[in-house]
Amino acid sequence: MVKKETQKVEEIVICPECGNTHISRDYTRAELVCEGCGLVIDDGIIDQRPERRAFDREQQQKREQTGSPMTYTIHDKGLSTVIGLRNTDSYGKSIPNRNRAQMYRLRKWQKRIRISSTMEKNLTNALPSINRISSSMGLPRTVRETAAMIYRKAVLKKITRGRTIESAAAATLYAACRQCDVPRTLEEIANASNLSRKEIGRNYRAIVRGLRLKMMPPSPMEYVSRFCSKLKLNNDVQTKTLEIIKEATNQEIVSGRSPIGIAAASLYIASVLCGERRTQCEIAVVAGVTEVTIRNRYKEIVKNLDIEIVL
DNA sequence: AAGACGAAAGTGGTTGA
DNA sequence: TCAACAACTTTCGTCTT
Repeated sequence: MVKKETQKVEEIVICPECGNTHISRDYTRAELVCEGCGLVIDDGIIDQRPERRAFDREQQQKREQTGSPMTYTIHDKGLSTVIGLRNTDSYGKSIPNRNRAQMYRLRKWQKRIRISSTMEKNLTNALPSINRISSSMGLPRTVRETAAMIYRKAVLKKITRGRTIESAAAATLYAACRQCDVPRTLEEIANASNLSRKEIGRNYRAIVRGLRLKMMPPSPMEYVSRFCSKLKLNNDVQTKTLEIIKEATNQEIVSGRSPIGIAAASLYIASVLCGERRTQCEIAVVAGVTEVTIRNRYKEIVKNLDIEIVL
């Protein structure tokens, strides 16, 4: 039997960064996060949802809400003890034969624990890196959690071997951004982490392949609101850009091309059409592509969509 | 002088034999 | 595993506003 719980109507919030009205409320972390640009608008919101009361044991188990939220961004710093190889106890007395089997089992488990402790050591370095890069970029916590989870899996599969922790961390963060639909350009992560775009990209591909992550190419639309706000463009231009991208997608001139290039070119066209012109160079800097790419894409789009451009 | 344009050569990744 | 390839970048000279 399904009983619907009534919810209070939530007031509409607009993101100060990109003007987006798609704001998600994460009550377990008390955060108000813009789904468009990933900005954390408020990190102290109050849960206004109805109390979840339970009237019997079954309901209680279902509705249990206590306990701090689980997090992947903190590793366990537990100390581990080592069991020596000699068959003597701590006083140096020989261990009776009948207890040897037990000692053998203990050593076996000790080994297993040690494997996980090298992983913990790795995480001790990596997780602060992930946190540092993502907080300097203002990414929401959900992305960090995802990144930390991916990183753990990558370590277990030994994909991080032979890579620096910093670059592996940056790569998982890039992957996490895309999985959470808050895509950042490789360029942005490169700037925040002092690593080259090439290196992060290489590690990113290795991780995606190694973990068989299913990655969809991001839609050009995902970048528009952020680029617009960086260029101080108003909502009209943003709307126009999205229209152009939609049309371009229908005309199938999008596939195979970099979504960022499409977004940048559409933005350029929209800015000219709306009389809020930005130069190809300005947009190129913000989008992290060259003017040449913008030019090529924009020529194609203008040709295919029959748009008149007057410079 | 700044911005747009386009040619040409180089880079790094994907694909298919 | 390697060569062909498509997309993108870098660089640079020329044209336009």
